Amino acid sequence: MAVPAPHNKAFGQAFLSAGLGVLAASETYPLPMSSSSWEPRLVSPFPSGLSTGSTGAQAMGEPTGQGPKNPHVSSVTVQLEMKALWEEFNQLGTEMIVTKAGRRMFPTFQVKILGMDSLADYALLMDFVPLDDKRYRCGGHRVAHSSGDFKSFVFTETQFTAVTPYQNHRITQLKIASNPFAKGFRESDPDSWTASAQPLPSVPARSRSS
Amino acid sequence: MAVPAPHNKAFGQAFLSAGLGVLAASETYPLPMSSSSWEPRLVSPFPSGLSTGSTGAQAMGEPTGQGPKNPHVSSVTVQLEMKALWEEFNQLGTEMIVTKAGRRMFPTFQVKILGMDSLADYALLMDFVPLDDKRYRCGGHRVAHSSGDFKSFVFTETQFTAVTPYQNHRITQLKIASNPFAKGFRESDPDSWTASAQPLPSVPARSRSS
DNA sequence: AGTTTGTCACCTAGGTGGCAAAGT
DNA sequence: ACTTTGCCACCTAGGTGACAAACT
Repeated sequence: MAVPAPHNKAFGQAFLSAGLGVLAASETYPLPMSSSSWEPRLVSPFPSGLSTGSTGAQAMGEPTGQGPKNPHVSSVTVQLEMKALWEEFNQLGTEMIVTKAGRRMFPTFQVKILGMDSLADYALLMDFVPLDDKRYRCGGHRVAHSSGDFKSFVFTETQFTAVTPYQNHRITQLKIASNPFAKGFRESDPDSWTASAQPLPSVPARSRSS
Repeated sequence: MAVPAPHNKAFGQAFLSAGLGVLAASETYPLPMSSSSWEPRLVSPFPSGLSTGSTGAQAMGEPTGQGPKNPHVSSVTVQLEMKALWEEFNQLGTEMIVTKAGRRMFPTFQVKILGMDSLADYALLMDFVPLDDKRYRCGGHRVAHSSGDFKSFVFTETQFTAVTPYQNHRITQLKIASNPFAKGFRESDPDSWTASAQPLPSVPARSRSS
């Protein structure tokens, strides 16, 4: 499904995947028990590279590594919300725009956490896993924990490429079609974008103030 | 400046004052060094009573109690932002609406913190001090600290009465005049509200959808 | 007697992609 | 070659007080 890059513009790249960790800890994070969403802002410079690697992580809900020994943690399961939408993007090759001021992700990384003990305290961590072996400028400060009280989940459907302008017009159209904030751009036929790289039909500059 | 209560409605009352504490602690709260604002939501039931007491706390920026021994804390000064606006409200008797879902304060409790050591870690606390001796249902869980590492500031200008509907129309008009979110109500002459308790000039039900 | 809920018009705040121009 | 900035129209989200009705 190779689509020609419509603009001859930026191509800063980095295939990443969003992951979630759960561990028992001494600190309390008041969170809704049913569903939680993270809205990290994607800030440039973002870890970038050019290779198109892919993780070997298991599919949704499957923890990496051996099971934790702490029963409060071992019983926890995490489900990705909007899984169908994530997969739809992933089939086209999800792109996320990064800006200096920071940019929301869309789709949003939102999960449902099941199997928690309502009397226990948990700590939740969310991070980005670089899919290539390029330098990861943002971090390396992973918290060290005993293997018994930690359980992490990787969702390969959420992998994406960090870009400045969009590269694939079908991604743009899918964002416009599925993101409520981009409703204002829902007019033209989505199919007219898949083959050609023509500029927009020159919307005739609607009434401006003054 | 006694103004008759225009509605014969609620009068759930409680005179409070917002305060700010600063203490050196082991935890880091990433905050802008220059100015910070708190947006606690005022939730009913709110500590209520009927007496119109007043605190004996010092004016703005003056810490209560003896000075702390920790130099990182003793050098700290706190300034109330929008002091003139707070005083304007306070002269009329500030009212804050409380609702079950929680309601923003206006004016916002916003302060500028000066004299912090950029290398040290601080913890900031903000709470409400009841001005009457009625039961304070929300709390009593004040953190105990050694007297040396704590410094608290009380701003008497920020005292207010918790209400469900507004009691003083001049407060309502001042909120409308000064809160950007209430711009939609800026039309009528403010002075026409000070004396009478007449209902609104019956805005003739502007065009409704359907 | 007081609170809660709902609806209303109007506003702020800020998230969308597009585009052109300037910056690096 | 790529990033940043600024502007645009259009949208979501939610903060305002007013008011009426229902609730407790």
